[in-house]
Amino acid sequence: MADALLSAVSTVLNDLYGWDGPVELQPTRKDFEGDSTLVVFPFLKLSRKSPVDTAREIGESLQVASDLVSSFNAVQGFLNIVLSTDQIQARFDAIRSADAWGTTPVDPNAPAAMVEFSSPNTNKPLHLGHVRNILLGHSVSRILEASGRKVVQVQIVNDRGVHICKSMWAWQQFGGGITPDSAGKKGDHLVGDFYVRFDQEYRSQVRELMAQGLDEDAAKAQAPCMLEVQEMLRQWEAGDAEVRNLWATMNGWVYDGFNQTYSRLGVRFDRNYFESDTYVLGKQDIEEGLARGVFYRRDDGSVWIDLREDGLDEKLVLRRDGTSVYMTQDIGTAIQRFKDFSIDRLTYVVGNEQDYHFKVLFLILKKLGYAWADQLFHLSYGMVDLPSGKMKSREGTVVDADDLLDEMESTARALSEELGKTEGLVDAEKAQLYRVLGHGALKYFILKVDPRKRMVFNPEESIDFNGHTGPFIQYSHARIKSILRKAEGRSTAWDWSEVVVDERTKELIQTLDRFPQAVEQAARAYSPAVVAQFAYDLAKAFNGFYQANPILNADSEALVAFRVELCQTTAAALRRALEMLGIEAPERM
RNA sequence: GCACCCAUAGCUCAGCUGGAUAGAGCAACGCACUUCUAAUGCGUAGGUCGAAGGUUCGAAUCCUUCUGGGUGUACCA
Repeated sequence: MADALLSAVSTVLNDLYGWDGPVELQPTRKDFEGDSTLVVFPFLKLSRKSPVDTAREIGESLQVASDLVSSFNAVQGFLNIVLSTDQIQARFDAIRSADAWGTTPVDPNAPAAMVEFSSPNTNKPLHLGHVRNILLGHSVSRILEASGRKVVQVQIVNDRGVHICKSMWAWQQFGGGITPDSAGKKGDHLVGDFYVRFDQEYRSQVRELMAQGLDEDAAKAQAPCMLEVQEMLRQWEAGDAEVRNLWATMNGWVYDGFNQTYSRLGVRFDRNYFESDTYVLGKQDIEEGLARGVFYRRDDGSVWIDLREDGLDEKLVLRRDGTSVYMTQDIGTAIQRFKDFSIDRLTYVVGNEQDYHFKVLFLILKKLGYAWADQLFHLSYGMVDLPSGKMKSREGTVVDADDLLDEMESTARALSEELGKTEGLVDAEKAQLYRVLGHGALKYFILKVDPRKRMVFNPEESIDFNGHTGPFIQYSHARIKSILRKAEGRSTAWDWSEVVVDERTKELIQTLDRFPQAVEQAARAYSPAVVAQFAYDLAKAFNGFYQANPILNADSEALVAFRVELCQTTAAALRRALEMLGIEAPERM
């Protein structure tokens, strides 16, 4: 891209001042004339001239030395370079002849990048928090692919423990043999209902015990339903057939429900890891680390690592009875994954309440000597809050993922009908359109925000479909497609000599030109927000172009052909960028 | 207590490794559809970038302190 210009500038700086340090160019600000800007302050000491004179001196040499530069202007310490039209033309030639502009073909022989996301518990349905997680994980995976990486998507399912036993217990007590089929309900919701039912029962038992004179802690510890659940967990661990059966059945219901939601969101996993399998992992690794002095054993038999020199604390990795903790499991699972797959990096999409955990985990793996430890990344994201505060499942203030998707779809329908956009579509096409638009709005709404920031979601105010939104970009795409349909059969021949490149056209080409850098930056930072911003910029640049230039009614057939090709290239780029966000681009809307 | 994260327009957010007069969208007001889809475009208005110091030719960006909000600091996961 501007590499040619960059090297020309470097050469000039070297000739003039003997400068051999790094040189950076930035896009010229809108209010100034020019395409690319060099900040000259760093060279003042060498030039021994004023900022303006230095800028002029560099500009003049540059103009002589390179035919990329048509003119320049110097404002204070800024040298604004105007690229020659040849250069703009060369850029568009490169863009249109590329196979899939913006993306790098995946190298099938290189190691893959693994992305872990979603990772739900099996006692309740997915909610808005999971939605942010899932969208981030899916989008980061698509972005890594677009940057040339093979990607392995995994989730770790938290399928064992006291939480699922609570649902199981309540189902036994109150379920009367009900199943998702007989209830006509998604399995994850059904199981979630029993989880809530357990909690009600538990609280009422605690209240009763307290009425009998027990204090709160004692009441909580002695509530019969809790004791039974704990017994159930012991039976599970002992491999009791009946308990295991019920556990497998109810988890199966939940997976069916999850899979429906995943497929609605367009998400899949290459491998599911189950905690009921992975919780035994890690102990061996701890033993080995112990032998090598990475860990130490205390008098009581528990095993620890001392991370105080690294600014962290001491951390337990094996209990005194030799059983493992969360950290143990995560150490073992990470190591296992690098054995299971040919990968060289692993990204965890997990909420920021686990920042410390992952800091410790990565450090331990590094101390254990794994080279890939440097390629572990915690994509830490903030909570999604409601205006009323945190979502609490027990208080029923969670925004359910399926409900949310339903609502987005019906909002999309209301809007489409109001705008009269549904004429000539059959019902199936309409439903598909509402789905694509509703989901597009939701996905963009979530992904455009820096993951680190906590975000507020107000269910009362529906998510926007105008402005800086998914549907805005989808609309730009659909409008182009409409033009392209009408352009069918027209001549596609054009030559640069027959074409005018006005400001808007130039801006559109320059925006397209940024696509690969945007993808690269997004991949480097694991940040869908970068791609989201780019897609918006591109749609905006197109709309400006569209507004200023007639396409099918342009002055000459050659100009029509050129603009149609520019449209085509833009639509393809928009589609690809949206794809990286997990958003579909409709042909019409 | 200690550690980490966040704070930019009324609201929701951009601002990459320090660069020019801090940008979008929503909401408000005004303009533009007999012309390729107005879910659009153009304009007006809106800012002590939480506060105070510091480094620098130059700071929303880097450093220090403080304030406010969040999270973590379990032989839970």
